[in-house]
Amino acid sequence: MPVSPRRADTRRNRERILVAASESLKRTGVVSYNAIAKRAEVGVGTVYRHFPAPEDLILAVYDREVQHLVEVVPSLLARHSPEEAFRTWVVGHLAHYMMTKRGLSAALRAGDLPKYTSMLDALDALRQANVDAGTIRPDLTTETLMRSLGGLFFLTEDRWQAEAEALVDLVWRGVHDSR
Amino acid sequence: MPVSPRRADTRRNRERILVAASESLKRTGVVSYNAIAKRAEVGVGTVYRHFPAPEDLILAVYDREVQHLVEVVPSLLARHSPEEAFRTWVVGHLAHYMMTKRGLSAALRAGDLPKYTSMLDALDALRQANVDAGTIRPDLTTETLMRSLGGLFFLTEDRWQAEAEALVDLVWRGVHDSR
Amino acid sequence: MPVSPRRADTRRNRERILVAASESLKRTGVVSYNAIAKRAEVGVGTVYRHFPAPEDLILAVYDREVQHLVEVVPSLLARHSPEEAFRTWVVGHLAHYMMTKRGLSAALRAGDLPKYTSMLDALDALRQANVDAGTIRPDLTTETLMRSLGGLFFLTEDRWQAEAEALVDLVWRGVHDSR
Amino acid sequence: MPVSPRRADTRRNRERILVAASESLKRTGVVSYNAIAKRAEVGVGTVYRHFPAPEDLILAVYDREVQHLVEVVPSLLARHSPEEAFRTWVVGHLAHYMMTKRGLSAALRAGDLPKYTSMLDALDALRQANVDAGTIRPDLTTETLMRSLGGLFFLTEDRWQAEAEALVDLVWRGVHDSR
DNA sequence: GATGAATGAGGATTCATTCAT
DNA sequence: CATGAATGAATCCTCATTCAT
Repeated sequence: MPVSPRRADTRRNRERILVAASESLKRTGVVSYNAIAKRAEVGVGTVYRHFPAPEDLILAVYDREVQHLVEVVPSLLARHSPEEAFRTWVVGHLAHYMMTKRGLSAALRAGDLPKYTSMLDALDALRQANVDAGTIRPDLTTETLMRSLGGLFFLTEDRWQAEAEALVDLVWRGVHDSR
Repeated sequence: MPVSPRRADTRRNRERILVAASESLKRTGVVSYNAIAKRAEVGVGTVYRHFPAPEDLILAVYDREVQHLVEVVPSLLARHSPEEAFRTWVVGHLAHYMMTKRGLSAALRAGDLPKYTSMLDALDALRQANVDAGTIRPDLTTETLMRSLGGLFFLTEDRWQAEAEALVDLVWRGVHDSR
Repeated sequence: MPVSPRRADTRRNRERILVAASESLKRTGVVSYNAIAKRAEVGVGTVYRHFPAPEDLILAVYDREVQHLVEVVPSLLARHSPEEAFRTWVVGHLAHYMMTKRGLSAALRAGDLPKYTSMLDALDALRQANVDAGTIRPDLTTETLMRSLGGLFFLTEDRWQAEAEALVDLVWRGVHDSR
Repeated sequence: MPVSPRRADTRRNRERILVAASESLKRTGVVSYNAIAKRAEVGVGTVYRHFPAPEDLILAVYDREVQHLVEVVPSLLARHSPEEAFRTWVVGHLAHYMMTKRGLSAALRAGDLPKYTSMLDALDALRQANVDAGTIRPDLTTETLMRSLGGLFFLTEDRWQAEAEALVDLVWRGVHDSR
């Protein structure tokens, strides 16, 4: 890389690295510091400076990617019934996310799912709205609900939509308050 | 015509390799031909002869490990009600299996879940028994059912039993035939 | 005219760097500008400003560490006979120094021993006192004497004292003026 | 590297690696697996196979290089008086060896000198011959004697011969049996 | 003067894969 | 069939060094 302003775009670098890492993860399910550095057009050392451990990098990517999932919730709740909001979120957003982020899931060494707090927060908001509306049983951990959706990681490339709908149907019956 | 000693050796080798690979997978979630060869006290070439591609090896390990899961089903169905058989299988056998085989799941690059045909067969037997008994809705793919249990991969080390039970409760409500 | 705070900071920095470098050297036998900067809580650039080349840094550390070795000589000569002063200095001070500064010796790429002028000065003072007292032969380079003690770098961790004494006995016989 | 007989020259490889390592050590005082592999025209992996740890490599080089030092002793004792044999060995062989093997000494983390058993054996043969001849005191460890020669590592490039002679003079007086 | 971000060369180490024996 | 030596690409990571602020 030839001469170029350095200090100026430290933040820019962070972003470039995250983008590169995200694509690597999507594509290969694996993060190689060297590969990321190359793709981000940055020295390896820079990647290390920003993200000393692979975990740091993966979690940063996760946070960045999951952002949208979290942000979309309020608008869904505003425009749909609680049930519709839940179904739409799962099928229209979460499913697609998990489909394409399989790499992420593997990289994050399964079992850390509960740590995905922002995603859990999003799901919890939907759950609560439904509990308030009397459409989801009040006894039910958000974690359990999340886990019932864990199968979304194993969707098929070409039929994912139908599969996600089938799963959400099953889950909805499982959580629906039928009093 | 006696079995040639050659052949005996060969079979023994295959077994040793599978054992070694299985432990590697359990421990590190990764399989290295070289490491497996060393652990199995076999030349690398031998591993290649038996399992030309990594996938072959992983699937063979999987088959070997899943065997028990499949074999236990008939006895469960014989000794329990269909519902009990299902719950017991999931919590008592499948959950533990998925808990400890996370490495396997990662290695098998998610999305291959449907290929786990023998496991699907086992689950299907349980499903069918419940459909016959009128306890599970007849409309319901085995795949969908399997997917609803996908969260078992994300069980917590120390509370896995309670978590598995919570999940199976949710799922049971979701699949139960309440006509 | 008060000392400018700038200047005070600068001196402080130099000292912090030397302390950090000294510990690095003692521990790992290696000096990394980056590591030293971090340990000294100083920017890398600052280390470079003070010590442009690694050699500068190492020699500065050496000088700092060897100080005590030099300073102790007069008092030894004042309180002991020349022979005793020599033996005590070698066994009680030099040996311990070389024991613990092996890192330094390696870093200073052997062959630079003659450059250790302040140490040579110290040794020379002892030699001269003995020559004056007629206890050491007058023909004898300080360098040669120093070299005869070079084995102190190879003392054993747990028996160093006995070993140093055995060496100094040998050397004393070798330099003693037995006319 | 193009096609070439493999298995055939495993031993040849070992030799090439040792030669390369020896030169690296001589030149830079450092052993880099990569550099050695390149110089030996061998894959890095091959170097690792032959010498799993750097220590293994260094010791092998040492053994190889020290061979001559050991082998020459009998002939020296046959052709010279014990005293002459000792002096010749030290000045004519050991000094030159230590001069050029400084890298080795640093690499072998000082303090391991006593491990150089074959060199100690050589020195011991010379010592014993002198003891038998009544020219060296019988009380005197070979280790101590070795240590008194430790300064040979710090010889000057251009005056090494004179320096070595001065040292051996000093040492000889120190060990000579003057009864 | 001080700081610390960025760079990238370089050294360690592992592994898939081939192939002579 | 089995063995295991050899290869070298690929990863990891650390550092020396520069230079914008």
